[in-house]
Amino acid sequence: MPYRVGEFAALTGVTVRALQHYDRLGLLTPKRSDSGHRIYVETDRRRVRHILALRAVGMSLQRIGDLLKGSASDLPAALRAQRARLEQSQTGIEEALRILQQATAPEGKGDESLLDRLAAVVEMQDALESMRGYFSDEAWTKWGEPYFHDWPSAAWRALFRDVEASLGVDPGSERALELLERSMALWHADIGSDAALGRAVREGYGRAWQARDRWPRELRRRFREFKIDEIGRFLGAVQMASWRRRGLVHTYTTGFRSTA
Amino acid sequence: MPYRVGEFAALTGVTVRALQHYDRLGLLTPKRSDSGHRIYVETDRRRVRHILALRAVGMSLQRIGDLLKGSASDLPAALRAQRARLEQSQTGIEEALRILQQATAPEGKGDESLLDRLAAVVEMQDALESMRGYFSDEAWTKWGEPYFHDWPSAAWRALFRDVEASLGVDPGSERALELLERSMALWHADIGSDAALGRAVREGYGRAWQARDRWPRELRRRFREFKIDEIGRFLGAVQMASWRRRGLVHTYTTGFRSTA
DNA sequence: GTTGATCCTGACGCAGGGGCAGGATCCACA
DNA sequence: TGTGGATCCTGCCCCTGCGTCAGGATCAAC
Repeated sequence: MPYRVGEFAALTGVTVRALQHYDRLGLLTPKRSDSGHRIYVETDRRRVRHILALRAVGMSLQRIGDLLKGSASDLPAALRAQRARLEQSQTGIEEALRILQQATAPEGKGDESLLDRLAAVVEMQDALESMRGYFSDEAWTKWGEPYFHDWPSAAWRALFRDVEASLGVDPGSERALELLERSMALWHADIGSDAALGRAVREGYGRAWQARDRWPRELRRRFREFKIDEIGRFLGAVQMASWRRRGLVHTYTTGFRSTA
Repeated sequence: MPYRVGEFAALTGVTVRALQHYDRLGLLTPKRSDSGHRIYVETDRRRVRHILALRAVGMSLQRIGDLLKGSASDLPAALRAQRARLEQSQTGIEEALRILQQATAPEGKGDESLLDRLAAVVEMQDALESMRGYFSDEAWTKWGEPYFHDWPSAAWRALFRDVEASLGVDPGSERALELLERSMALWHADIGSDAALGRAVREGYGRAWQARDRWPRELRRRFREFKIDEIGRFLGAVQMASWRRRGLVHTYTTGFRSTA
């Protein structure tokens, strides 16, 4: 029982134009009559059901063609890959929804327009996304994301301000030591007692800091608020002075590298 | 401080080609130098941040243009609409993932190929989707979806077969009454004692049945397995005979309409 | 033979740009 | 003042998955 395109289209629920399209792409090439009209037969129905099935899970016609033309031996792999693609676009949509939710949250609407709020949230998400690459997955979920989300926290911010005000102070002084101890207390409050996590976070931070000239603008802007380089150098010197006083290091070049 | 396209592109993270595209679409039309080169100024940065923000939540450049050109008074509405669109495509992706999951589930792989399994699942989902429109939301979630998913259940299937075998029997006979009571027991097992739900389900089923010639093929194929019309008419006649025997109705035309 | 329905191919359009080509400009240096 | 390399301009074709004509050929029935 041969069908002409119109019949076959009505039969399968596909439009005539789509069938012609599949023909041109080589997805489904029916026989032709002497005058060139397409002639679909019973086996083509199974073929079109396969095409529709793969299309329904979001596969491109290109890949569908490759799958149906070649052997179907790697079909399971193709389906797994398709699942991965779908999950990826799913997280993309979820992120867009989070952005919308955050931007339209009713808090603090007064000082800037909705568009500016939205832009700020988007740039923040970009910044977070680009930072994630520098950290191990565990370090990021346990520390990076909640930490960077509104970096720096009020406590760190206060500490940075105080350190900046004391940059000229002797690293061996009482005041300097106090600042160092405040920073270590904050670090412990963030990380807890997990030594491996602390190491992972430090490594991630190091990698991120190395690449700080490739950061997105929003992130650079945030870090420009404080003289992070000098703060890090100062706290490093204080640490060093403390170690030396306790006889743990002997020269300036042993066991210590500036954070910058 | 005016910028040329290259600078501005580097500054904003947008490609030169995209900036030219936005210009042509009227999204961001910078000034031009005498020779025709684009000259971006400080205020254009805010504009491009707005464009990127709206694009990041998936809005089309067309709508972005309409929003930025007209007043921003309906921006909240546009964002709500965008959220709805995102949620819609989210459910689409979720459905595709469900399809993939069902088709690649390890059960019963032997009798048909993976592609045929996938096609069957897709067609089933289409059928369910088209049925949902006939039912109220509550009736669908509480009854329609679990019921149609593998319609008919084994118990109904057995009942239908038995009714078909007894279509010639006297509607007032013992055997006919037994079949009617089985059907009412099954109905109660499905619906429970919620009278409003039962009414909603009956209405939805009625609407669906009215439009049964527009059903997708898969659904029609399933229903063709039994002579639903005659089964419904027969059970209706049995019900009627039972009522008449108990003196609840007096004529053939009172208070009863065939299900068909 | 005619006529209305169906079918063919090819071109253009959609969104959001990427890539390339051919030509014009700009900027610094000699 | 010239010149060379970097930058910029426009326009065209490419991608996906078809929809939508347009102009012409073919089919099926009377």
